[in-house]
Amino acid sequence: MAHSRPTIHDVATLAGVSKSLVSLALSGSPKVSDASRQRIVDAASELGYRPNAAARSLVVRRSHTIGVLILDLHNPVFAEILDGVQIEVRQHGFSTMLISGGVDPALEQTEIDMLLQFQVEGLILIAHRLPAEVLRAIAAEVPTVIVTRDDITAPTMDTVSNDDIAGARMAVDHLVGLGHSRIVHLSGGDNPVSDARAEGYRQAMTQHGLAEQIHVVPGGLTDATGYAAVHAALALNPTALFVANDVAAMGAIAAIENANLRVPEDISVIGYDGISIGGMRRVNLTTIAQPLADLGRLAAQQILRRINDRSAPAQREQVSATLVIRGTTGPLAVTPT
Amino acid sequence: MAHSRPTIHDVATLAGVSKSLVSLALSGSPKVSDASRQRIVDAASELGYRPNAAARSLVVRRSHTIGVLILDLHNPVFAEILDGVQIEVRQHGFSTMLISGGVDPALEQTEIDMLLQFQVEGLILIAHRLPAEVLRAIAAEVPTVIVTRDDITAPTMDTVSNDDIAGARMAVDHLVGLGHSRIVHLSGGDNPVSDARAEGYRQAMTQHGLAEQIHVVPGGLTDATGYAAVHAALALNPTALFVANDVAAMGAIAAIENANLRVPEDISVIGYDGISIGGMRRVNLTTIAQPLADLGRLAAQQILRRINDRSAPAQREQVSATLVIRGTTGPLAVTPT
DNA sequence: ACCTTTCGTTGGAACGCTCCAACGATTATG
DNA sequence: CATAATCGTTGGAGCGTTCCAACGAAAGGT
Repeated sequence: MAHSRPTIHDVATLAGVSKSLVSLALSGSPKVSDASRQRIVDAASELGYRPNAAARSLVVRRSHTIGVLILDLHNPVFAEILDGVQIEVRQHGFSTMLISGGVDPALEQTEIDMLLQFQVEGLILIAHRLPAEVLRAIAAEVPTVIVTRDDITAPTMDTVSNDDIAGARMAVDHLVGLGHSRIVHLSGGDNPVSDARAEGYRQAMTQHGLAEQIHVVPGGLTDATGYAAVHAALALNPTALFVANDVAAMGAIAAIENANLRVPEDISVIGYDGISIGGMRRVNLTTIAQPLADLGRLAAQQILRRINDRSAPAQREQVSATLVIRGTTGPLAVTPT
Repeated sequence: MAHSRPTIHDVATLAGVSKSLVSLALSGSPKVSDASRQRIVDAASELGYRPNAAARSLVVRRSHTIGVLILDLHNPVFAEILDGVQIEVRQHGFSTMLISGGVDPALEQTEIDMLLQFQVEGLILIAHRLPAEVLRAIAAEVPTVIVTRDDITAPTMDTVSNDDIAGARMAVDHLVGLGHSRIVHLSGGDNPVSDARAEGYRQAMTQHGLAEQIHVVPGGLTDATGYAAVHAALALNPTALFVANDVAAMGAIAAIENANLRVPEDISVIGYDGISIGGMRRVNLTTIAQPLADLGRLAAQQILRRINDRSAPAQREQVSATLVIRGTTGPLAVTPT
């Protein structure tokens, strides 16, 4: 190995001072003479010296790094949440170490373990598939915040999520406001988030006196599952569809158009999430938009708070979603039925 | 601080052995008696012991971590490349530390610096905006591979990219095969990748005897720039558009439809990249697909190779793209002109 | 019986850094 | 002029590991 990295000792000898003084100077201590500081800085840059974070974190017992687990980088929702996280933690001198789960849920645990070995000071889990007891064990060991889910609780675990029930109700309100009553919900399958959205749908329908029109068609959170679920939905002869998330809504729209129906003239479609591609003019999807970057920012704030005070009471923050009206919903057409 | 993490020493005393033996046992050495091994394993799990990666990497001088810089997590292209990277490095016992550049190019350097402080053993840069001299300095210090660009070279720097010129030619060939001749290119702006794609367009047009039909309209790589560039393109009265990437192509299609033209009946559109949302049925975009996961896998292989042999000759790998025909291109309509 | 080998185990050095107590030199205070 | 305070600087301890040389005990060979 021809070149091993220069150490603090190398720059000390080059500058003709002790390693202690180099450490002092490089951390910006005021008690270093200007002459020495200059020599040290020069020596450091001449050698291309870069402090070894492992060695430092060993002694200061802080890594200034927080670990982020993202369920699936492909779903744009998560990338946008991550943005918010990064901006916020960076401002406080922290870095992020990011891992993405992938297909195998078991990998999630392995990867989290790796993060912990790296002495991350906190963990942000953006969606996850961990059993409650594992999650609680992790939260007991290191500050943890869960984003988008709030079904599992622990004394030292914070959550940031959006109020899915309220959001779903907004979606229904919007459709009802356009004159629709035969509103079918394409669910996102069996998970806490989708359950809440379905529940909001039911509540709003009931409130509008449309209880007997409630129809939940089982589906999923992907393009393909949205596409596939449309067949069953159309059998119910709806004028509007509330789909569990944006990606599935895009699949649903394609299926509707394949069936020679027009969106929104024949059927209105509203999604959920507010992913940025929904705003692309080619897609132009009406949706319930979560403030994704805010979600990330809040998560970061919570983790920083808990790093400073590990025994702070558990905080469960909710952000509210907003209706974004684009081109896939429209007034009920007066059709002869 | 009520609880500091248990160290190897804690498990040693609990198991009644020396810390050395704990280290041996936990690394699976065969020279530990079964009795001791069992006591050690029990003690470790009772304490919830987790080795400190910082301390370990200090002494073994290896972090088993490779750093990945992603230009922009929002562009799905990069997430898909990353997938390939993760799968491959994981198989070899490495982890990834991921950072995403964000808006400010200066941040890129800061973040890379942070990665280096963490002693990553290699760096994979998935698109980047670093000046050549900075890049060369980095590559001299740590094994580096550049993905998607291959315009900058250095003796110890590998590249993995797709042959953009060949891909662009395929796009033109496809359109010509459908009968088109008035084919306009919406460029992706001033960057090496876009330049190559424009060059491929010119070459193919010339080869098909359509040199006088060559028209490159300046654009960008985003939805909005694709949308905006269509106006100038339509003035040239084309029957087909080759757009620099998929995202911009989606913007372009929206603009075309807004102008009351149909895709593909009036104008065919082909993109470049093969992002997965292009395959969503709502979008259904014909494109030149890069094997994105392969790109990532190859990058990982190169970095692992160079970690094992830092002085290996620079390798410049190219993968070939494939034409994916979907619904946005079609045969030239026989219209009265 | 002795010497050698093998086995399981151990203390200590080292990795690169920060931080503390303590240093000598200079300057201020009585 | 002696003492005290201040300043810039330094050696050394310690962070949690791994790894090496070396240990005593048991087993093998002669």
